[in-house]
Amino acid sequence: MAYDGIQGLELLQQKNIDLVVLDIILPKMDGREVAKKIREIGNESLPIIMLTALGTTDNIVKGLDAGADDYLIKPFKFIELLARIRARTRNKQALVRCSNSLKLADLELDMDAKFVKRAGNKIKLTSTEFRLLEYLLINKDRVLSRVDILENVWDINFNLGTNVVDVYVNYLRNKIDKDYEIKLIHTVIGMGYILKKE
Amino acid sequence: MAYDGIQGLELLQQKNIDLVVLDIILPKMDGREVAKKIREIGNESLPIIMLTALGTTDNIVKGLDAGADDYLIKPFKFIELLARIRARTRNKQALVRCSNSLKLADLELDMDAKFVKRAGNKIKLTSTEFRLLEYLLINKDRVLSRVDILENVWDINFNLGTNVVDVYVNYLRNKIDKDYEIKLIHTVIGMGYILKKE
DNA sequence: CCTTATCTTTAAGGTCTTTTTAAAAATAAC
DNA sequence: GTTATTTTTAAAAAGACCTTAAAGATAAGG
Repeated sequence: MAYDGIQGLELLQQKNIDLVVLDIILPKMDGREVAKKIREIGNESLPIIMLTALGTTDNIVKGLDAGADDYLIKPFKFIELLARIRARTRNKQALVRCSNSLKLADLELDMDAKFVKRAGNKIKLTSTEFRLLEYLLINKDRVLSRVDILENVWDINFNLGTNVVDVYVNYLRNKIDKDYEIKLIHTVIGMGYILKKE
Repeated sequence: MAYDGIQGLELLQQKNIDLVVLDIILPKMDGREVAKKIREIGNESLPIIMLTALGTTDNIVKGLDAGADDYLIKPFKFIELLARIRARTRNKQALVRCSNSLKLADLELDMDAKFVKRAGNKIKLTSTEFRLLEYLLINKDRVLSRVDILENVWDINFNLGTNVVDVYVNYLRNKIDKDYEIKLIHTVIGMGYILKKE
C-alpha cells in the first residue's frame, strides 16, 4: 500500500508486485501518470486496475488509454473488485517476463543472476545447460528442431549429425523434470523438442 | 458476428479471432457457457468482453469467473467499449506471439506448437502425417496430384510408382475425418486429393 | 606448468516408433 | 461385367530416441 503516486512507483521497483489497484486522485502524481510511468519502465503485462470516483465515460477512456487494464468506479462492491482481480491474474502462471527472469509453471530462470529454480528449489546447471534451457523457455510452446537448437545454442551450422542436443536435453531432464510430477520438456518425434506445461 | 452461442463457437474454430464481445442472453447457449467453453478448448489468452444488460454485481462476478476478461453493462458508451477493446489488445502484438495456424472448418493446425485439433480435440499425428496435412491445408480447395504431394511432402522426384501418399491419406482420414460427420479430405479420381469443407 | 576436477562431445547399444512396401479388398468407371 | 483406381492391411525396413560410458576439452588450484 502506498499513499501517493511517487511512493507507489518506488514500491513497485522494490517489491515483486503482481497487480496494481490504482486511484486517480492522488498526492504528488496522479493515477493516470502513474499508469503511464509503469508501462514506460517496462511493465507491459503488469495488471493495473483503476479504482476511482471519476466515473464519466471520458475519464474511463482516459484511464484505460493511460495503461489501465480495467476501470472500476466508486462506490463499488468488494466482491466485484475481487472478481476483476481474479480475471486479471487468471493465467499469469504462463510465461511472464518480469524483471529479467523467464517462468513456466513452477520453473524459473533468472537471466541476470543465472540461477534456475524448480518449485522453489535451486538447481545447478552448467553454462551449456543454462543456455539450452533459456532458449527453450524463450520459445516455450513452440516445437524446436535439433538443427534450430544447434544453431541457436551451439552456434553450429555445419556438423549437423551430432547428437549433443539429445544428450543435453537428457541432462536437463534429469535436473529439471526427473524429480517432479509435471514434466516440462517434451519430445515431439520426428520434429524436435518443446517446453510446455501439461 | 454470430447470432447464438453455438454459432459463435463454430465461428471461433473456423476463423482467426482476436477478441470476443459476448452477450449473456443468447439463443441455444448462453454467454457464460460460451466463455467457459472457449477457455476449455484451450483459448486461454483470447480476450473476452461481456457486454450485457445483466448489471447486478452477482452477474458481473459470475461473468468474470466464467472466463470473461471484462464486463460492460448496457446501455454503454461506444467509446468506452472501444477503449476497453484497446486495453485488452494493447500488447497482444508485442508480448503474446500470435500463433500462426491454419484453419479449415473446425480443423486447426498450429505450425509452432505442431498440434492439430478437430472440433477442439487434440489429435496426435506423426511428423509425416503432420507435413502432409500442412501441405493440404496450405493448398486447401485445390486438387493436388500424388506426384505433386510426393515432391512437396516427401521431397521425392524419382520413384514415382510408390503408393505412400495413398497410405498416408488413409492414415489422415482415420485420425481426422473418421469420427466426424463432415469429411474434409476428398478423393478426385484420376487426379488426386483435395482438402475442403462441404 | 602440471594436476585435478569439471564440463562437453562422441559414439554405440537397446528400445521404441514411424515409414515404406506390397498385396488383398473394396470401390468406381466404362 | 470387366477393368482401372483407390483403400485397407500387415509385416518388413528404416529411423528416431534415450541412455550410458568414455574420450576430448576446458577451467581451477596448487
